[in-house]
Amino acid sequence: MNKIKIALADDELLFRQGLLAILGNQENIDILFDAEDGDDLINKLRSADLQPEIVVTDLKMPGLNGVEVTKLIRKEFPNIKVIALTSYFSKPFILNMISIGAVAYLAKNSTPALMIKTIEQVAKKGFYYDEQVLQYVHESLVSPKDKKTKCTFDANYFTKREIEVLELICNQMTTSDIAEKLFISPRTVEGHRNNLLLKTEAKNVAGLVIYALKNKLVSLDNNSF
Amino acid sequence: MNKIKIALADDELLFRQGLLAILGNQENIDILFDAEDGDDLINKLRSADLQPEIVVTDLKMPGLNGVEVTKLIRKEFPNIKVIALTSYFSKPFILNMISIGAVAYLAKNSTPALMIKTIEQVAKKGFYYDEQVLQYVHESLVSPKDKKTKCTFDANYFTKREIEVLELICNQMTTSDIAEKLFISPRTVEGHRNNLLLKTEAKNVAGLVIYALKNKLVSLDNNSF
DNA sequence: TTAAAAACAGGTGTAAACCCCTATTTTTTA
DNA sequence: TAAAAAATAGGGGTTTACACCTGTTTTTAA
Repeated sequence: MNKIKIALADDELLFRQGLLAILGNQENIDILFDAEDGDDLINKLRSADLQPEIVVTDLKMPGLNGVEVTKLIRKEFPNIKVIALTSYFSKPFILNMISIGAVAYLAKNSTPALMIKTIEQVAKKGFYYDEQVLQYVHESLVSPKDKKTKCTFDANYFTKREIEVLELICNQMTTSDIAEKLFISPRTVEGHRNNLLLKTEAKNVAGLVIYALKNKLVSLDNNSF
Repeated sequence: MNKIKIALADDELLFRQGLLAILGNQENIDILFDAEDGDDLINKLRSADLQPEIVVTDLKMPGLNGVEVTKLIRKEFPNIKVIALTSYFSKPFILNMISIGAVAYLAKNSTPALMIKTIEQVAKKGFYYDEQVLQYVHESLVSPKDKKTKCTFDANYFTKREIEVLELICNQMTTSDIAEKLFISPRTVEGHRNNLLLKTEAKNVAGLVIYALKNKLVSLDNNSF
């Protein structure tokens, strides 16, 4: 029997080692290598003789994060399947991850058994949606009334500029700070912020920050404190 | 040789299983039990025939978090040593944890070797400070000019009410929302918020939220999104 | 190459946040 | 049982955030 060849990326060493310990006992799984962040993973993929079939990657990582890693892998290594590993996720975030190429989601509070099952299913069928993700996918496909199918998919997600503004908000910048930094009018910044509030359904900046962190849209590492 | 008896608490099952896998191989460590959150841990401690010498606990957990767990253990089980496990932490937070009774800190990106060393040192000496923590402790003892020694220790930390207000801010509540909820005047809430801003050196609520999450003062699980 | 989406930006107004100050009462702790 | 710390709450003010409009220009993709 051919072993499933995988690679791991997570910035928390203890967690990574834990996964290695758990998966190392699996006779049908072969861990080719593990990486401490996105850059490390991409470098190892580029220089590896033997490519993994599956990459299990954390979403929140310093430097190149899971989202960017997934995009890059899809471009450079289209045969590699990406399983996203995370603690929290919201519907629009998952749908976006799927649209950029992740084939499965694993919550960090999953059982080792579910993790192994997910890896096996991805190796076998190319993807795996658990119940929650399936629910989200279903909801996104059923149009609320007579609207276009794709609506929920994109409309809930963010533009580049919105992400930029969100990051600056998370860096404690005010509207005018952000306007200066981005060389645009404060009114435009307000527009982006309002769109963020609408899309995230947050009530205020506190909600935006929570959303951003929960969905790993910005990293805590680069901030103050 | 007597094995070191420990207990683990972490809400992320995969992480917990990983630790079990790592520590399970250690011949000088005996894991009595593990818990999925603070309440679970306390319950198991109360009903256990054999008490652990050391508890390794995550700080961010739903329900009873690591800070509260540490306080409770110190009261009810003063012989049990607490090792705090976390991803990020700031100087005032560590100093506060030490003052409430934690005997060591472990970053989640530590090596398994460091984790084992920390456990062994705590079992042997009763505490273990790594370089970073030592640095913080040192700084807190050296007065900036001629000020009182204890200053940095307490003045940077938070009162119960401040933590309550911080949590509600993180739940997207406004000043008047919080005032209603706590049956106090909005001005009092403002006072607490101002103290939080001073102590954290945050610029606005965005900063407060970041600080709260980074230092695991509030849990993401109970929130919206 | 033409719609659609994104980015831009203005008006007007209210609510909330934030800043400076003071001061009393309650709780904790040395 | 004092002294310290925490919790309470007020006056008076500026700045920022947020809501609900409107519209144009630029970029992206079918």
